[in-house]
Amino acid sequence: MPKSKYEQIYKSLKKRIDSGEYNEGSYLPSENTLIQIYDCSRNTVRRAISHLTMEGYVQPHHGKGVRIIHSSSDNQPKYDYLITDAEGVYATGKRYGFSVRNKVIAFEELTIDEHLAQKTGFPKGIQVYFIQRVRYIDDVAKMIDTSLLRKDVVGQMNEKIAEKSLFNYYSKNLGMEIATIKRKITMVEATPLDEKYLELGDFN
Amino acid sequence: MPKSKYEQIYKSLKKRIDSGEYNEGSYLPSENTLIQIYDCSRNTVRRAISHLTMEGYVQPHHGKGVRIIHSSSDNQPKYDYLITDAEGVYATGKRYGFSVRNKVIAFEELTIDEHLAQKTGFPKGIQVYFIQRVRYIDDVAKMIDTSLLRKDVVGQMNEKIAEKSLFNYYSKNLGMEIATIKRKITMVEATPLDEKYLELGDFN
DNA sequence: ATTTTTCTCTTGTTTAAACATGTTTTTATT
DNA sequence: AATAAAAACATGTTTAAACAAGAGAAAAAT
Repeated sequence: MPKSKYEQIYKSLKKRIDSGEYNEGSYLPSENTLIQIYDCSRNTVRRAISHLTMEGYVQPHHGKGVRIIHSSSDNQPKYDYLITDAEGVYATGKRYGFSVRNKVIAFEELTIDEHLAQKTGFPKGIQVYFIQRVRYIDDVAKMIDTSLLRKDVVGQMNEKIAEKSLFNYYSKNLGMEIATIKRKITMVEATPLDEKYLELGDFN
Repeated sequence: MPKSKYEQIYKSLKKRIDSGEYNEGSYLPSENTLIQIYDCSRNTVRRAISHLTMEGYVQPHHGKGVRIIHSSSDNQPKYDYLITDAEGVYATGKRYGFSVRNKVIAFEELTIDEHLAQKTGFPKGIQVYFIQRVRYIDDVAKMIDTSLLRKDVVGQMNEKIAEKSLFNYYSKNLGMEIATIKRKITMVEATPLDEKYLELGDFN
């Protein structure tokens, strides 16, 4: 059914990652190996890998290999891991004439435990930045934005940076590394922590 | 400063688009022309174009050319045009254990007038699908989702399709055409139309 | 004049080769 | 043994060439 060869390879690799044949955290077979496996040219392999990279399945590391950063336990599409960060809302606000700003209410480093691994799809044991920001629209808190950022990927950052758009930081300082950000917007059911910051009125 | 040649070309083209030297709606110079302009190989040109495509700046049309779908008047980043559709919320809901569903409250075809061109960045005169969906979370309407979809790009669609995830439709039926969707989430300041459908409680 | 065919221009896919550069292992040197 | 150089292997960039396929214009046939 897939017309092109690179698409076949792309889907094959994706399947192997989803099924757990290729474990998260490990590296894909090298390009030369994949060339032999799929009997094709290097360009074609690289094109397939490029697609996986764009979707946040893998992360190339120059000189080392292509790391798998996708949890097989997570069957959901990966599109909410892509670049859907605050910048979008900023831009939206500017166009529509209301103000948007973020306030960092939590900035911690923590280690993924069993529970978080289940919820986020991150592998247990790795360290992440836990960032929660309140999003104010016209000076009223409207949602809480929770982000988990792999420390091994994003490197150093601090609270001041998080205050501004996360996206700006990543695009400028880390290039294409953005795709490895897994994030989630908890826009309903304020948790106990949330309630302190959200002015939900009779909404909740 | 840009290290690689394809990145230089990418930025050069982007600049020309942003500045209005290349008008939206028109086509980029053909690959062969760009090869001469930038004195490079076809692959390098295509790589630069590929980047622009990913970011929603242009849209390749097989056999015809690469169309510019970026309004020069719009200086905001293009990331909110990418794949940030309902599917993300669906997935979020599944993971967090609350239900999400959409209801289509408006499905019309309309032509972009001056006012809409200003707000959306679409060129005046083109036809678009105007779709509004209420997003219910745990059976309570929480936000209205407004999408404008270029008719010339997305082709045919109907109300039933919109009822489900827009994303599913596009990914299955239109492949990578998704990048041309410009959308906006009006999450605040319910308009008169919105008020009929949103149960905002004392929120509004 | 209308239809059909052909040609040309466009983007899409694939292969091959060369060189650059980052990473690790092995080897040689001290 | 510790250090430095070299080799091997990884991905990154660029070029060249060939063929496929969509779109439209020009030419040929009816």
